[in-house]
Amino acid sequence: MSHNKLIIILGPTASGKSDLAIKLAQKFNGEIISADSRQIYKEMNIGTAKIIKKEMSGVPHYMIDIVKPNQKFTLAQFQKKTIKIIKDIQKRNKLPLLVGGTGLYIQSIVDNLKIPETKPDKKLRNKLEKLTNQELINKLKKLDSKALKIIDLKNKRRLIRALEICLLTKKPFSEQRKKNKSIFNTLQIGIKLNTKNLEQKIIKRIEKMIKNGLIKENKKLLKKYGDKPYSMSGIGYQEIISYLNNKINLDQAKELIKIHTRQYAKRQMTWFKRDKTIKWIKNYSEAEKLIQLFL
RNA sequence: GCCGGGGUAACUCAUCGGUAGAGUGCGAUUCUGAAAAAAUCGAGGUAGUGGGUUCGACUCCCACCCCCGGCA
Repeated sequence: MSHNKLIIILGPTASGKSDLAIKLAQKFNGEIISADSRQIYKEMNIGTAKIIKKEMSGVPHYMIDIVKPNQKFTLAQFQKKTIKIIKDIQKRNKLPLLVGGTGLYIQSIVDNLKIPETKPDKKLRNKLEKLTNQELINKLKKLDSKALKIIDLKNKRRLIRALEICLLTKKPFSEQRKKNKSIFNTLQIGIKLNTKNLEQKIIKRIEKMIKNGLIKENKKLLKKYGDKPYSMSGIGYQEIISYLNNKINLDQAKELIKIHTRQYAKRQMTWFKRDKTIKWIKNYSEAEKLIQLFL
């Protein structure tokens, strides 16, 4: 059966995506691709709630442990690699399941985003960082006045990226940000939990992380990479680092992890809410039915 | 009991004669090579209690209650 079907399993952090995905993969002869911007990093296992070998139950997993914590990783890299992997899985007549909580990463696959062909240029960014938003807007106006209408003019990061694209490609930013034709036939399944339920899962997960050695993992990473790498800013790392630096006590660190995780989950839901094609489910059997219909 | 510091938004604190602001949290939103990031908007306060001075008090005065530190 030659096909280009792709199943997406998404939802907020701690909602049980991995468990569901494993079961579905076993049922439908599937393989799993992670869409998680933090599980990309090697050696960051406990804090990112990365699945362990044993839990994979023999189901192949991809896009986990891709780069070292002190290396950069970006959306475009994710997109390129992931598309290749999905195609390969399909070629072998298996069902690809893209599973994760990083909305933009998922969208880059589902909508086949055409990402402007310019790598981040750190030097240029640092230079532009020193300017005010108004100065950046003035510059951008000269290079690409249309861009002013499509980006958030109060968001410096967006202004800088738009300028970076104009300057390095010599073409207007506003003409480079598009959606290509979809590659895959997708079914998006979202796990929906009520707030209370999710909150409890989050608390449980944090306790488990501490028990499983989150502090030790942080110490190891700190020793090896320091606290500068971007990867060390993730939830479960920045807070424990503050604790290890005696800025806060362990209870405060745990409380902060809880708050940050809850906020993150909410942001994820805000993102997913916009996509009306997502089918929201409450349990495994609903997911199974949807997939059966889809295939 | 005495001396000092304090009681202002859910929390930590600004304001100190013309009825209050910030950061954090909370709610909503945006999102194309940093996305566990970044940005925007919003809801929250009869200023410990009671009295007095004043045209006017969160701000000055008095009493009381509570918290923190020191002395006893």
